[in-house]
Amino acid sequence: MTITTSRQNTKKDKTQQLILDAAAKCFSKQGFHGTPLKDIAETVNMKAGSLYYHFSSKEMLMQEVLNKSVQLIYNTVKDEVAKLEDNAAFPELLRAAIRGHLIAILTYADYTSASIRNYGQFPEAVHRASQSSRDDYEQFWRDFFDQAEAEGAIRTGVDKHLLRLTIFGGMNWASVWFENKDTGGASVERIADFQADLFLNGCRP
Amino acid sequence: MTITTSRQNTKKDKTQQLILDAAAKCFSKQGFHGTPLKDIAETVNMKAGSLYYHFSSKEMLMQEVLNKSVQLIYNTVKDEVAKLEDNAAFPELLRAAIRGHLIAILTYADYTSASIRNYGQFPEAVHRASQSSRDDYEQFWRDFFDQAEAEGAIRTGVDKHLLRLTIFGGMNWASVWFENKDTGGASVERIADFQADLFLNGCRP
DNA sequence: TACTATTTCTAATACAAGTTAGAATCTAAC
DNA sequence: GTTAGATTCTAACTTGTATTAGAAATAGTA
Repeated sequence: MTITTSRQNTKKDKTQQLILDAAAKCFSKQGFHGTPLKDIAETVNMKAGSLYYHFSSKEMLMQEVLNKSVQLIYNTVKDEVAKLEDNAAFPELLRAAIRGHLIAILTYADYTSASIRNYGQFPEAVHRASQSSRDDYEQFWRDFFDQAEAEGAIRTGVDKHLLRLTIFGGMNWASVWFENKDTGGASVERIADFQADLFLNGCRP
Repeated sequence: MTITTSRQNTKKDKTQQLILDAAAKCFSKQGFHGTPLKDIAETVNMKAGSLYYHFSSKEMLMQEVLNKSVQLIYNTVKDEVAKLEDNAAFPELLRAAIRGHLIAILTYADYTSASIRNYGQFPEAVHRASQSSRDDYEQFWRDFFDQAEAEGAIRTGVDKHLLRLTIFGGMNWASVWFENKDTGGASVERIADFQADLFLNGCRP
């Protein structure tokens, strides 16, 4: 998977990545407004002022964290779906998409929960700068359910819009309660399988 | 439904409620750290300093918003469940519980999304002060699924823990995307019915 | 070693925010 | 209308924070 925000391997880029990682970690735990630049700087053994050599503002830092988060999720989902056979049926596709989304959310938890948990509070400029990437990802899921419906893979009368939003909720909420306890990724797979099964078949006997 | 935080009707209590409402609204939109007391004060046509006549600190204000939020949700859920016949079966009970949770979340959106969306960023003291109420509510759902399992109303092999967390995610996420457009509550019912149906039966034909 | 460019730090600026004490205003009862 | 109590405001204090300019240090190069 390619992360579009890291193109080179120069010393400078490496430091920028470290700062971005630190920002993601702080933002995810304390929120955007609750994180002083001092905290981010200390995480990378720097002084707050030094960050400005690499980033033009705190807002820009948040913007890049958010962008990277969307990229990570979308790319992971596409990767998981691409692993399937071309003629894979809807249940398999949904399982793969959910797996991808959850893997991304829980593996890159600093980035994704920094974005998910604080999204509502970002400055408007940050929202706008990530709008198109998020629209792309949303469209992916819209298309996905449109096609499933066309194939008759979804029960008639099921509201595709609510279906997408509810599935997103189930997945995204995992970023709130999941704590990575070095389970080696196994439990992420289990959560993904569970959720796919639940959304496909429900919990009734 | 009784809101335990408003016991009297004195002028002072009325003002305190107005302030609390304003705080909930601001916190839900801008987050705890992103909300200056000035904003809350302006919403009730006051100056920031005057708030201290009614509340001892910004943190306390957040604490009361959070407590009221938990109370509102739990009470609404209990009310909806209580409306059912005594011998109601699991699907009906789940539908009622989901309806209650969603009605609360979307009706008292200022309070609930102030709590849900910012929960991770609260000061530790605020967390502690609401722990027991939240534990109570969580226990309600645990008991609920325990009994459903005992009755054989849940497919064997379904992880009750993940089930509860996933359902919570689907519901709570609604506080992120739902915008009350004065639909008179009808759409809330529709969302509740949809989600109950999805979690019970899945989306497959 | 000396020179240059890169990177980080120091220190100051400017502003905003939580909090407080006391003055001012308002309300209601006599 | 006067007075006492309740409520809000004013004006300060303290602290913290984003940001910047220039000094210091570091690293790489000839």
